[in-house]
Amino acid sequence: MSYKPSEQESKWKKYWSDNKVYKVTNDIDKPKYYVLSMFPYPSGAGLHVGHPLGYIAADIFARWKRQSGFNVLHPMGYDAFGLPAEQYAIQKGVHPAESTAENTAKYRAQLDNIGFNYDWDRSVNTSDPAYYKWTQWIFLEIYNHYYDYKAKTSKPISELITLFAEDGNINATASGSQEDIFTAEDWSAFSAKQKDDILMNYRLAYRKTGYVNWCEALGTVLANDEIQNGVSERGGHPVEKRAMMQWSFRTTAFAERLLKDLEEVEWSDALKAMQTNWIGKSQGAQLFFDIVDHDEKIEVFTTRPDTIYGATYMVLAPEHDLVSKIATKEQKAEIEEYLEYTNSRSERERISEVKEVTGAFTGAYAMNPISGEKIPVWIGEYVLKDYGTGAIMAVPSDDERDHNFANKYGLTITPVVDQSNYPNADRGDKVGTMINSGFLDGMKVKDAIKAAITKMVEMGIGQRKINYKLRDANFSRQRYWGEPFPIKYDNEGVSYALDQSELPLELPMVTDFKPTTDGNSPLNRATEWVNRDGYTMETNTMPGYAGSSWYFLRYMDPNNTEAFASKKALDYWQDVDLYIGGTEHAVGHLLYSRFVHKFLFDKGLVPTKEPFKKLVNQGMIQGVIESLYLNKENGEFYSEELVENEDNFAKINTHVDFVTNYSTTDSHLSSEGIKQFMSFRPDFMKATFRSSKGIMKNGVVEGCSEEDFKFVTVSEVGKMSKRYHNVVNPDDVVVRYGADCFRMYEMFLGPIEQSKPWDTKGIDGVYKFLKKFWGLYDDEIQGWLITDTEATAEQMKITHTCIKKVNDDIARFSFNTGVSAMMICVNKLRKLNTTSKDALEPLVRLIAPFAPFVAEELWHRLGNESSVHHAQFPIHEEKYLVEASKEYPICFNGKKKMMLNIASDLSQDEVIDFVKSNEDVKALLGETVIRKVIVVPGRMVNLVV
RNA sequence: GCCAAUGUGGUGGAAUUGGUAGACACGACGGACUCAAAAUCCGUUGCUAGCAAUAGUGUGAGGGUUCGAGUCCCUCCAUUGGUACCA
Repeated sequence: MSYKPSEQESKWKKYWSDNKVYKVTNDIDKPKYYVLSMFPYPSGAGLHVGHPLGYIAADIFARWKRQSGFNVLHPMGYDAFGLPAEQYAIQKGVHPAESTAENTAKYRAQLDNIGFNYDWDRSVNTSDPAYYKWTQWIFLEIYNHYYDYKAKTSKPISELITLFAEDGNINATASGSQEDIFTAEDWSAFSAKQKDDILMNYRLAYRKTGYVNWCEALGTVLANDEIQNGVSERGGHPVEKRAMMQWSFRTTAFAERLLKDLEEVEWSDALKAMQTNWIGKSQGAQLFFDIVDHDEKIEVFTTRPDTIYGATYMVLAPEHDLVSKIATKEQKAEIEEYLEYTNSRSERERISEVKEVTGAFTGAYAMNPISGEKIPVWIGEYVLKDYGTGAIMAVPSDDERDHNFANKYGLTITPVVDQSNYPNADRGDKVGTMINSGFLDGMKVKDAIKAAITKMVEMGIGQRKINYKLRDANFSRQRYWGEPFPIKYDNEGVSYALDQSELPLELPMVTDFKPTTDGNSPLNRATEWVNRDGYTMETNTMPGYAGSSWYFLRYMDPNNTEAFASKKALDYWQDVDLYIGGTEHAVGHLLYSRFVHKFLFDKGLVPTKEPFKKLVNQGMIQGVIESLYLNKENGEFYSEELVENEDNFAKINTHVDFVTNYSTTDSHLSSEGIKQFMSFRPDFMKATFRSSKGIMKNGVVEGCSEEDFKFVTVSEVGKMSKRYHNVVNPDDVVVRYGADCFRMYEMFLGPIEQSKPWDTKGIDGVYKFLKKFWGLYDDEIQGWLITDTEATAEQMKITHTCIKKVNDDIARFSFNTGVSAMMICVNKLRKLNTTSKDALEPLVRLIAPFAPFVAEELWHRLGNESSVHHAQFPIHEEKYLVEASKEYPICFNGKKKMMLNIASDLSQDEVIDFVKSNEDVKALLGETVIRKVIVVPGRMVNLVV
């Protein structure tokens, strides 16, 4: 019979499910292997063709490991809390719980369609109270601990309280932001609120003032991502910074361990570099500057204490606490105006602006503690509140941005490093000789850094310090659809943890998901839930990464009601051996997971320091984003060919379904497409669409016929996402070609790490391959072909070459070349009319991880009773691969000139003699003399002439 | 701006450790089968010149190291991801 994927696939899907073929037990006899794909956020758009790329790779790897004798854990679940569900609720009035349930069901069906070997009995959902009970439990554990930087471990906060009662905080070795020293007497005299505030300065999960992007018009907090050019992406409303009490994780306490333990994991150098740079360790000095006529000091961190004599002014972050205190009467108006400006700027805008720096003078002066000079104190947006101390000593001679700033505002620039011996050095490079710098004059920069710190310590104005770019992770969201904090407050505002017996603290039902008018979280609307027993509940919710920071542990023991996972399960499964997911999570998710995991390790709750041993980043399958140019001045749409200066235009995204010749250079909207666009974006119902062909207004075309009208759209490669309306559903591909073909095609597209735009151009080739593969075993006319005849040496060599290559390729995650090796093998065996079972049977087991359905069908037809997915994966036998001779390229100076057949058993010298004495080589050489011969065994021969 | 990745035929890509550039596939072209089409099968296909053998050239651009560079180093350009409340 012929290859019929649709019939065979539904049959085996049922068989696998009925027979629990993919059931995983905590089986201690076999070696374990844990393969994990980053779980998806179930968005309303459904799973798109980009998601399965990494899932298929993980699935193939997991199947290969199981067939190779491992007990493989390969689970899947849903990261189900998040912003999109909430926005959908605001727009459409559907409760997030409802839309999330719908979406997860849809995802499940789509995943099942692709034939993954998940044990669904182990699935998790972060928005399920049975799951988030443990997210809340972990939060409380973190809340109830502090970090002892001397012992380098997390310890119960109760121990710190005991210490305070006995000894105050003078000898505490706890990481934190507590600045004032207090005694045991002070401690016992403090009110409950004061004690709570002090403990917050030490807890690993704590509250502090943070800034959010508040959009008054939309009545909500916005992510940086939702802001474009300083206004909200939706509607273009103004956005301002607003201070609010925010929960944070004290990730900075773990900075050194997060950095150092990267050495232990098998991640790509690129990914480690990203994490390393994110943590951003730098060594330097902490310095204090006196302010003229004020008691306060300005604390700065600098990596260049050697340049202290060049510090001719200071810059504070606009949000710095001292700004309002030190600004003079004369400068107040200017400062306020400037603050208004920075308040409207996103952090990203503030950092990326390098050429055009801005600032304002506070009117106050500080004293340079070394040179003794009086220097002006400015504020400037390029200094960030959360980085370092939120203040810098500006050295315009040796820092690019300081230099631009000083030039713009006419501030003094004193050169302190002579770089004339280093013509290629940039401003700020740590090379050169100190000048104009008192006791540092004549020193090399590196020596001057050390000497300056020594001096500063002596003078008592500063000390050596290590600074991290890493900030404590903001853990609060003024949103509805997230885990509630298991925290309550009394009337004094003192925080209390809920008792474990009160967990899970379930999210209350509300119908309005917007924050209340004062900007407080939507949970404030659930007044009964908020006020209980004289206490007020915390109404912020946890961020998206709360649930995803530990889900990999829950899969080990997903239904445990006594613990997040049993010790037995944790001891068996240990950690994730292979983690596959996108680079977009390179810092966020991976860093938070590592933080939580390390905390649990400190508590002895997990057996390993790091959660993910090996990590592979799959590339993104991108979509093409199609948009229309909108003239900002007259509000009319312009076809691409009419646009000369892009700056005058905004890009309005359109659904790709309306676009003719989508994703080509000729992508455009026809008059019909424009009509679809107008009903898709009713706010543009009355808009005018100009193109070189004609004008379309109110749905009527002028200047040409309706058929001729053509409005060219802008095509850009980018994320495949609902927000860009360019999602391609894998189901459509599976219906047409089958899951096996879809799986192999996604693998065949290219290297797993590489991003590429989705297109189906080559899928026919993979489909043809599967038909040919099937045709080796079963022919439409001749029927079943497999015989017991002995395979020829040539046939066995082909099969075993392929087995070797596929094993190698899976092991190094090169799935595309694995598929191509199988194609080569099938083409060759077909040419030889191979029917021998010896040569063909191993190939069924070989293809099983890639094409599980067709493999299962053929496996059973070959007379096997159990599933091919538990059959031994083939291993090549060396005896079939030996070759007597090989074609060698003969190169002159590295350029290939001819081929020579050389016996494999010749020594290097024999090869040289053989080549030199060859008549064709002599003829090619003519008069030229061979100076040297290089033989690369198995590769090539190079004659240097 | 900063951090990271990527750039090879008309297209997706291969070349695993510095050793035959373009495997495998798509597309295109030519042919077989057919009344015809689809499907299938066979052949050609980096570019330039040539009837051809062949020669030259060729891995984003420019330089360098090497017997030999897609691969290593330097500078630059373009694209993509991240940039702390999208997940």
